[in-house]
Amino acid sequence: MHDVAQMAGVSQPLVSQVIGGRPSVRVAEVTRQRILRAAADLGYQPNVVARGLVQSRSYSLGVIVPDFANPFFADVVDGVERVATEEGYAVVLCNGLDVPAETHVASLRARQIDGVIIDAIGAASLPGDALAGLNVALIDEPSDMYLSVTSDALGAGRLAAEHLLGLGHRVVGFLGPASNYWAFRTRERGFVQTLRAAGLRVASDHLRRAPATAAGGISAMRTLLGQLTRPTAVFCANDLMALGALKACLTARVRVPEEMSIIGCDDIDAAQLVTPELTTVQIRAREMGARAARVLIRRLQSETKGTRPAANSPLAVRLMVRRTTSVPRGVS
Amino acid sequence: MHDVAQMAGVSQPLVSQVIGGRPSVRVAEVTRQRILRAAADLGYQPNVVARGLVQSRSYSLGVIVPDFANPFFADVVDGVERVATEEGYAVVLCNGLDVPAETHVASLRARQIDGVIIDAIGAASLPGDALAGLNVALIDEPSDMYLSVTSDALGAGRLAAEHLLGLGHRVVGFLGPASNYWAFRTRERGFVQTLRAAGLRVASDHLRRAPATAAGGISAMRTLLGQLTRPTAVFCANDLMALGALKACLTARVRVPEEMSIIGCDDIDAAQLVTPELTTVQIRAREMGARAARVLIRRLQSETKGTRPAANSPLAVRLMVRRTTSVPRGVS
DNA sequence: TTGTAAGCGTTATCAT
DNA sequence: ATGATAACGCTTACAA
Repeated sequence: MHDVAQMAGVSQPLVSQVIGGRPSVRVAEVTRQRILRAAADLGYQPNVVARGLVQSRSYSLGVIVPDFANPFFADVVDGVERVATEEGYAVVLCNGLDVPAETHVASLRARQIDGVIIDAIGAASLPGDALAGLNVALIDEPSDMYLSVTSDALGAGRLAAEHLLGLGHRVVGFLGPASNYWAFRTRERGFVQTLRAAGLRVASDHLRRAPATAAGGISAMRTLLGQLTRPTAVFCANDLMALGALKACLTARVRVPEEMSIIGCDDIDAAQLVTPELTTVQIRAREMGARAARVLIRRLQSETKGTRPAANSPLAVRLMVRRTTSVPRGVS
Repeated sequence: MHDVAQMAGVSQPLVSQVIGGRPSVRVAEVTRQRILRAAADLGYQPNVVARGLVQSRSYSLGVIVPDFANPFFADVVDGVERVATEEGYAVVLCNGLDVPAETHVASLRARQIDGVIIDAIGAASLPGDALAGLNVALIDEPSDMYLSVTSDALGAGRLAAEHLLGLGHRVVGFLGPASNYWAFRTRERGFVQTLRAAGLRVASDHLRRAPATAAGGISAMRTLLGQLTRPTAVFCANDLMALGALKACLTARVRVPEEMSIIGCDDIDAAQLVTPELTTVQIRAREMGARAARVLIRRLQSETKGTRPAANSPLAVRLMVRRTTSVPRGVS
């Protein structure tokens, strides 16, 4: 910048004004052009780090997700990245689990991150002050301390239950993780509540806890199939589990959907790649990420203004009826 | 840091020595303890940005990939992230395509990124000076200017061909993108060369170009199935295409593997979730990412020392025989 | 409209 | 062994 100033024959702060400057264009047009040309000639690139130091901003956002192997989170990150890039923010990625989330937060904080987006980590269970003073947006974890973007998880469970009930199922199961992640618990609640309203419940044998992964789905479904009585349909907490469950059924030569209906949640790409294609409840992962980035950036820009987290209505979900669900065997 | 110094009754630079300090322990043990305690009491967190400003380092790495929707790249990034975190580096993510790669590079450069890892963007086709002066590691793109980590793509194609030949296939097809991405082209080359060595070739009708996505695989396979003569087996440039091809076959009631053998490349998780499970050549994506991060960081630490990119032997690939390949129909 | 001076939180180089 | 002092590249009053 110093060189540019010299070349343009002006002072260095003036260059700063022109280059990074606010629209408070208090610079003669001629000078402005001269500076811009000099900058171009010299191939000058502003140093965002230095700018960040004086402004105490880094123009970057952190994202913390638990598991990249789950395409759902990859999509969330993708959404965040798109919006962030568009708005001039860089995205610093933290993949959870192995490293405790607080460590990630500390690292982001040290880098003067402007804001953090957290998905499925259970921000509530972090040590109280881990997030203190940070601008954070939570995904699928309602909060009155932080910004948050949620999906209609209750509706997702309800939709799944209604779909199964509508097909005539009366003995249904649920496969889900023991996790405290809000979305999983709420999907389950919506599902169970809707069944209850119809006078049904999930027998304890038909409620299997397993990690929300394909492997978890496989093992949960295997257990289920090994039991004396089986449900005619199961709802899985997410698509990975559902895909695993489907796999387990096909491996065990249990026909889907004739002998076992399966419905998942998320609508990841793979849901349409398996045969039969997976019926599922669509959660718009990319859109969730994008929204989170948007509300967070908006907050950053309006700064200390409205401190009240604007209530975002939950993102609508949608039933995608495909081929893994049908009327139960024996019902015409 | 100033506060810590005051609290410990020493000068601020001394605190710097003790906290970020090299093992050049030129500080009295007593003082050292006093400083460390003060830091802990004050909950002091070093400001990496400020440190970066004076050292012209940011302790972060950029990663540029073309498509997050492809689990392969998610895995690569995962590998990078693990190693980077371990070594104290943050990972700044850039998802390609929409935004030209040069824009991403510029943004990373402005943030004083210490190094960049680029996968499948075709770094060679970037404007000459886009990467000038940057520490870069390329994934699956051999280069004598930059560090690079490759897989044995030629071997991957060869393995696929040998497998198919071994099963007795004589009329085989290839589905791949028109892309210039080294890995795709090289897999194709290895495949074709091996066939040629066996006196076979891929008929031009049986060589379908389509995007390396599931949708691409579906449409390519559809075209293939619509033709007068069909191959008895196809090799797909990656698993996403193979999964799409499989889908297209099953949809068209073409039995796999009896009427059509399919072999993919990558071994993404989804390969084991479909039925029948996909035969494929495993490329260790996570390991590639991890390696790239390691060589890049090693370079950063040894600085201007050895400028010669140490030759890394290509990462071995491995044939995963599963259920989408078998002897062609009509062959006992 | 432009230049001057101060300072952001560090590290690095010296004297002391 | 410790502490001034000068950067690092930039923004931001404020003075000219």
